[in-house]
Formats: sequence, structure tokens, C-alpha cells
Amino acid sequence: MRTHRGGELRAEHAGQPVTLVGWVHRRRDHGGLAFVDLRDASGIVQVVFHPDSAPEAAAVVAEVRSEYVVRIVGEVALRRPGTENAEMPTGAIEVIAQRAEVLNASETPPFPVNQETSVDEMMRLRYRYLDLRRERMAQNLRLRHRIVKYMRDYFDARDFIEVETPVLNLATPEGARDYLVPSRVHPGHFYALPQSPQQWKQLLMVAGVERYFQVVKCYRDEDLRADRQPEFTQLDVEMSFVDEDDVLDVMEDLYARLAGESAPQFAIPSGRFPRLTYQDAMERFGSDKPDLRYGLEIRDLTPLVTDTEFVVFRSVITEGGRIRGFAVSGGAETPRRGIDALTELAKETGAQGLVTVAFGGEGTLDGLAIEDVRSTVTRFFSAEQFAAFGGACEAKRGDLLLIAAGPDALTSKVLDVLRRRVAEDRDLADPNVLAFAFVTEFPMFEFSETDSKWNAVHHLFTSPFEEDMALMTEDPAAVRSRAYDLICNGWEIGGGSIRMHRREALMRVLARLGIEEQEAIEKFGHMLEAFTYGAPPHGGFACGLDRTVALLAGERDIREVIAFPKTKSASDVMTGAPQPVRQAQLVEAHITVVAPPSV
RNA sequence: GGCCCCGUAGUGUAGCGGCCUAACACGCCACCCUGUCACGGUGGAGACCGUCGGUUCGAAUCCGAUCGGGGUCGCCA
Repeated sequence: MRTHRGGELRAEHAGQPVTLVGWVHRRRDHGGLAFVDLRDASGIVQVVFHPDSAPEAAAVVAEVRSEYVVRIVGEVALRRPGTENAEMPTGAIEVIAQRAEVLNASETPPFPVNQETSVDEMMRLRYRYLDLRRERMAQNLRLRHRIVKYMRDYFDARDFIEVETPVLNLATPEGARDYLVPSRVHPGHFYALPQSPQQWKQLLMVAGVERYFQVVKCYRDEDLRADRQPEFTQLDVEMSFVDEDDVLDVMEDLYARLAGESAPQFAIPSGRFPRLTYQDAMERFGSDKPDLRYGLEIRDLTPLVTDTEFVVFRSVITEGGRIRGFAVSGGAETPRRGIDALTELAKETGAQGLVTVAFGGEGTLDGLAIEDVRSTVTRFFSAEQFAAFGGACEAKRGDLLLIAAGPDALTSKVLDVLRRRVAEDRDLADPNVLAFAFVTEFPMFEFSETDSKWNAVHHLFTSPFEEDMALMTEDPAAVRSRAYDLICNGWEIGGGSIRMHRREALMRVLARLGIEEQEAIEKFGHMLEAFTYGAPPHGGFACGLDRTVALLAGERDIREVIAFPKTKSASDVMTGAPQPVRQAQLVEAHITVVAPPSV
């Protein structure tokens, strides 16, 4: 049908006869002479139609509109001097059309395909096949392909094998809400779609695979976000006979190489990915996935205010809380409106209020006078005390301190939100940098107020630190797990853990989670049994592929790197899914709909 | 589930109680134009302002509900 791909034609093709196919990207009709920018998957090339030498072709072009599919027979020629287009890869040449044929007409597209204007999200999803024709999405799809291919090649070269695991699974009591699939053969019984192939990959370790990976779809029926879709893709990896360092080394090596290979425009701070403990991350950044492209590190000011008159601080300290804050370099100039906005944000996040301290002037805080301090709490502290606050936060004159008081969980949350807002307002995050890091030693359990019981922070096969096992009964919150996350620029890219591979350990953890032996055997009997047949020590990780691609594509929203994503309400506006099904289908599946959508 | 934002020609926006029988840009249609590349020029068609209800002499503009989209908290082992 074609001899060349238009976007690949260059000066060395000049003089060659070619046959091209593609879409009419743009048509410029000069009322005689006409140009068509012809687009195919390889790019765009200019085709020229001369009415004198090729009148039939020119007549065809007069009828052609945007997105028509055409076939052009012609000859490649160097462009006339002065008409070359340096912006286009094919800009040195053009194709002189001899014959033209419309392979298919096109309706006027509902939004421009040939330019990157912003278009309503729903409109793009409804006509996704047109959206994917556009430059940005076409590039994202190709980047995604290259990333997946890189991953597969990477693991293949290191003796990992990709093993497919079932999509129809046993529902588990822990974790996210399952998507359920009814069984026709077993009335009233249901499968669950995998939230991740967690158990399967551990069973593969018991099976002696030793090195497994899989690029796999996972499903979670939870509320969505810019970085969460109901179905998403994971890079899932598991290895036998490893400890934390072995696994982290693989993740680090993979991501460093992958980023360098597929997104070389990003700078990665040199050296190894920093490793910080969960405790450290929360203390310094208030978050378990801090954006390390900027500082704004949180400091503890509690020791500086132990005997304060300020009631808010005093009562917080009495109740076991702390006073924490960070310095915003050059923030003293922040107008009243800006301070109010930050205070409001702090309150929305749960804080009682926000203490701000602005240091006037320039230079160090030496000899700071109270007149140089602009603060919500000026009357409670001396100039020396303010200088001490500033000193603790490594501030200088011209800086602004943001200080929150309360239990650590609250101040962390508030200061994390403030850090991110300040960084965004002040453009502190360099968009050309990938700040990868590992966060390790996550807590094993966390108390759920809603369920009033202890839940697993990571997942229930995660191994606790041996030396913390003793705390399991009296102080579950203090038990550290051998879990780790890979983070980058404020995103959680992936995570994993060293697993429990002995039955007794698993039983103890299940008991702590309030899962009775009977239920444990019912739900996890296969795992417990497998572990009695020589299960090797093992661990692994899973990374969000969609987030990885979005990160390397410079996109904020994973929908931009998924061919056919769903909306926030988990529906597909193109096909209309989900929809009610015919009664006969329900009968076959033994399903009675109790609360039908009100008509 | 809570809170917040958005919903005006095909697309993106403006208008935010009467000057709106709704404006601008792109797109679309027609005509003109033989070197453009976001081609140019002239003219034209096209929305009753998501839906329903209310307030008002009068609503795109105010209020309520509802639907849809998005953000955020909860949630996401």
C-alpha cells in the first residue's frame, strides 16, 4: 500500500518515487498551488500539489479535509531554497504529488487533532481514539511501550522469568475493596480480581522459581485520584534468598538505568538513591513520600519553648505533643493574604492554627531585635527566643517560619501539606530533576479507629524485624516491618518487603490483626501449608507502571499515559461501561440486584 | 461518604440580575488567492447558556435540587 513512512523521509530520498498513506494533518490551499501536511505514525511530511502538472491530484486535494485518510503517489524533492522548515524533521524535503486518492473521508473532529490545545477531559475520553492521534498522547503511548520493553529486557537479562498469574482469585479480607466476579458454576460464589499477585508470587518462590517478574493488571475498587485508576498496571517482582539490600539494589539499578535510557532529559542527583527510614522521613518532612527536590526541612522547636507562657504551646507539650516548624527562605515578604491562605490550609488539614514568624532585614539573626520580628505570637516570646527558633530552622533574616503544634501525627500532616504548598507557590521543585529515594522500616501495624483494631500497614505477609517481634503484644505500633518504598518527586513509585516465610511467624501476625485461627486457615490455608514445605526466604517489590511512565513523561496524571482510562467515577465514557445487564445474564450468574439504580 | 471547583456555539473562553434576540478566538461552510507550513483575504452559518424547580417585574447571571466532570480528605494491605 505504501513504499515509505512519510515522517522518515529525508534529503537523501530526494528524487525517489514514493507512495505514502496517512491522515491529512493540515491543508493549505492557495487557490491553485496547495499543500497537505500528511501525518502517519512516523511523523509529518509536506506534500505539494501543482494544479498544472497534476490537475487530477489537485482536484482530489480540493475535496480533502482534516483527518481524511489519503494515499499519495509522488516524488521526493528537495525544497526550494528559502522554503525549508527547520522546525520539522522532514523540513528539508517535500513530496511532489502526482496522484492522490481518498481512502476514507472524516467528519470534522470534535476537537482539534492537529494541535495541542486543552480540551475537556470528558471530551477527550469520549473520543479517545482521536485524542490518541494527537502528538502528546501518541508520544506517551510510545514511551510507555519503550519503558515496558526496557523492563522486560532488563529482567530477562538477569535470569528473571515472567510468569502469568490468575485473574480470577479468592477474595481476601484484608486490603482494598475487591472487584467481584460471580461464578456461574458455583451459585452464590464469587471470584475477586487481583489487587496484586502478592500470594501467587510468593507461591512461585516456594515453587523454586527464585526470580520472578510480571507486568500485570491489578484492580482495586476504591475512590480514584489523579494517580489512581480502578485498574492499573504493576511491575511485580519477587526474589528468593535475598535481604533488603539485594532488592533495593535491583530497584535502584533498574530505575536509574530506565530513567537514563528512556527520559535522558531528566537530571538524577548523582550517586546512590538516598535511603531514609520512615521515622526519619516523618521527622524531617512529615511525609513517607517527601519530594526531595527541595529542602524546607522540619525541625523540632519543643526544647526551646518548654517554659513558655503561650498557652497553646504549653498545653500541647503537656499532652505529649511537640512544636515543629520549618523555614521558608525569603518568605518574610509573603503578603498578609498569603499568610492567611497558609493558615487556612493548616486549619483545613486539622491544625488549630498556624504560628508564623517573619524576620525582617538581611543577614544573620545575630542581634535580632523584636522590631525585626513580625509574628502572630510576638508578645509571648523575646527576640532571643525568636532568634533561637530561627536558628533551629537554619533561618536568616528575610525568612519566614511556619510552626505547628500538636501530636506528631497532626503536625506531620499539617507541615507536609504546607511544605508542598510553599514549594508549589515558590516553584521550588525543579521539573527537570528526578529525586529518587528509598523509605525503609515502615511500621508493621497501624491502629484503625474505624475498625478499632490493628491493621497491616503494608500487607500481611511482610516480615517484622526479628528484634521487634517481642513488642507485638504490648506495643504493636513500635514494631517495624522490613518494608520499603521507592519514592520520587513526592510520588510513591513502588514498594515491597522481605516476606515471612515461616508458618509460625505468619500465624502470630494474623493473630495480632485479629484474624482467628479458623479464619486464617480458611483464607490463607494454602499459604500456611505452602510455607511448611521448605519455603525459601524471599522478598520483592511492585512498582506502579502508570506512575513510572507518567513521571518519565512529565505528566501529573496517570490518565495521560493510559490508552483507555476511566473517569473518577470508574466509568468509561466511550463505551458507557458499566451498564445494567440483561436479566438472563443475571439469572445465569445467580445474581439478584437488591438496590437497582433508581430510575 | 464529607468539603471545594467547574458545566455558555464543534472546541477553548468572555459575560456573573435588565445594555445578551449572548461576545471573542480557533474550527466549520462559501468565494478569492500558484510557495505555504498556526498561509492570507472577504462573507456566512452555528449556542437560548447541563437538567429540573424556585426567587424576581425581569436570570446565562441569585437560591435549591439533580446529573456529569475534576480536585481534596476519608479510603487506597
